This record gives sequence, structure tokens and C-alpha cells, in this order.
Amino acid sequence: MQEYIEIFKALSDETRLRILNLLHSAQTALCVCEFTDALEIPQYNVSRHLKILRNAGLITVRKEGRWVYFSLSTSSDSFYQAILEAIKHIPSTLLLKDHKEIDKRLNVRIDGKCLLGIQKKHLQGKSKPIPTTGGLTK
Amino acid sequence: MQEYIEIFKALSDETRLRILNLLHSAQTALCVCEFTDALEIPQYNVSRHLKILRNAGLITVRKEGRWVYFSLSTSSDSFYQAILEAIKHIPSTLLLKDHKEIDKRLNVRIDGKCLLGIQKKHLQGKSKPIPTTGGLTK
DNA sequence: TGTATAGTTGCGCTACCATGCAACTATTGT
DNA sequence: ACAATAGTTGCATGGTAGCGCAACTATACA
Repeated sequence: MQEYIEIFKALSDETRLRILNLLHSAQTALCVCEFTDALEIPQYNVSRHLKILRNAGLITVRKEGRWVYFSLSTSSDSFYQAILEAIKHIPSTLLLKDHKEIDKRLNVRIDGKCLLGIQKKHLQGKSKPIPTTGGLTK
Repeated sequence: MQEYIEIFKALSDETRLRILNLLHSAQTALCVCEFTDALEIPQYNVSRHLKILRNAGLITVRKEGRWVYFSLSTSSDSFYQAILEAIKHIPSTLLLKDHKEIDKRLNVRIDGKCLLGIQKKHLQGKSKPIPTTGGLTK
């Protein structure tokens, strides 16, 4: 029973619902930096939410070098299929900006791969060197 | 988007999942005391969880005098239908005791109505006179 | 080997949530 | 009118979850 509760808890967050919707609408695996730019949420939080979804069995992971691609699970489990169906019925009008932003990112893929990293640099973790014109550094 | 999150949050609790499963398997409206006996959870907590489910639009209420009967929503909304489908796919083997206990309660209904109140008296609120052989009273 | 990049995780803080207890309200029966 | 019963809710407590910050790890490039 706890695994079902864990799945519902994984779905009880706006960011995670947006992530699942992006995966559904994009129809392709996405990496953390694509989610980061599309959702406009800091990379470390995107990573966290992806981990929660993975632990709940809702998404799967494919690593390519240092890139990690996330996809909707392809499980045929009836419960999971019904959950996926429910998510598909969340009106896409609520996620227009997400869809628009992910399309932008997918348009700059090369050979179906992400090569740009995070474009919206303010969403990277602070320990990364953020290119600035002068200003404070740690 | 918040309404979908609220629904998933309503589903993120074991007691509320058991309540929905009881309503699904019983195929009839149930009252608080029937839930209380079947789930073996204090009446005031059953009442609380029922309120959360009602606020999320997952169940509906019918009052008959001082009795309140709760039913699964009959909404035709696609999202809701998919959620209900998911709940139906939670293995009933996980809820055998609940099913057995609710059958007991339904068997003592008269004309389809609950007339007994809570049978497991330790689950009533403490401010009620609990029949005891001696012992402390407030 | 050192640097850069993609991604992950620990810590502390704040807000949220479930529960127990007790008091409460609404309705009905005496 | 009072008592009983079904059901609801306020308060306090403890546990859970999301976030910001910063440090970290894994992998690839120079």
C-alpha cells in the first residue's frame, strides 16, 4: 500500500506535475538543463524532483556520459497507466508556457541531443562560475 | 493547477485511500460510524479525512437527519475517472480486512440504513459517555 | 593533472499535514 | 426542555516536505 501512497505523494507537487507533463508533451527523453530552462526552476531543485519521481517509479533514467536523460516509465502496470491517463487529462492550457519553453530547447538540440547546458544561467547552482561583467565572486 | 494538486494530496494518505476503496467495493453510500468500525480509526479522524476528500471533489454527501452518508463522486470528468480507475487497480488483497469489516456492518443495516452507530466504542470521541463497569468518568 | 560541465546531496529553515484530545454543533428521541 | 447520538472542529504536538545555499560527485575535455 505504501508504494501507492508514495506515487500519489510524488504527484502532489506542482513542479513534479509540470515535469511529467513536459515529458508527455515533448514525447522524448529530456535532460536536467532542458527541464531547468523550460520550468525556470533552479537546477538542484529539478534534480531533486526528478529523483522523487524516479523513486516512485514514474520515470526512468538513461545516462550518456555526463548527460542524464529522463523519460516517462513504459510500465504496463494498470495503476500506473491510469495515473498517466489522469495526468494527460490535466488541461494543457495550464502549461502553455512550459510547452513553449521546451519547444525552444528542443529546437536547439543537435542530432536529438542536448549540447547547450543551462541557458538561463541564474538557475544554475551558485557554486558554478556565473559569467558576469564584474561583480562579486566567492 | 492547484485543484489537481489538491486531489493528489487528498490521495496521499493511507486512511483516505482505504476510505475510497471501501466506497468502491461496498457499492453504496456509507456513514461515519460504518467507516469508523471498518477502518478501526477514531470517529473524529474519519470525519476529518472525509472532509478532505469532499473538499477535493472525490466524494459527495447526503444528509438524512443526523446521519450523513458519503459516496464516490459520480463526476464524468476525465481526470477524475482516470483517478478512480487507478484506485480500482490498487490490489484488493491489501484491503481484505477492511472489506470483511465493512461487510459485517452492511449486514446489520435495516432497510439499507445504518441504525447501530459505532459498535467499537473505543473509537468514539472521549467526551461521549463510554459504557464501562466502574472506572473514571469526567 | 587540472579545469569545466552536468548533475546530486547535506544542512538548516519554514510551511504543511496527521493525530490526540476535548469541546463543540446539528438533529432526534424522551 | 433536556438528554442522547451522529458528526464536526479548535488547539497543540510531532513528523514530513519543499526550498535556498553551498558543497559535492561523475564524466569529459584541454
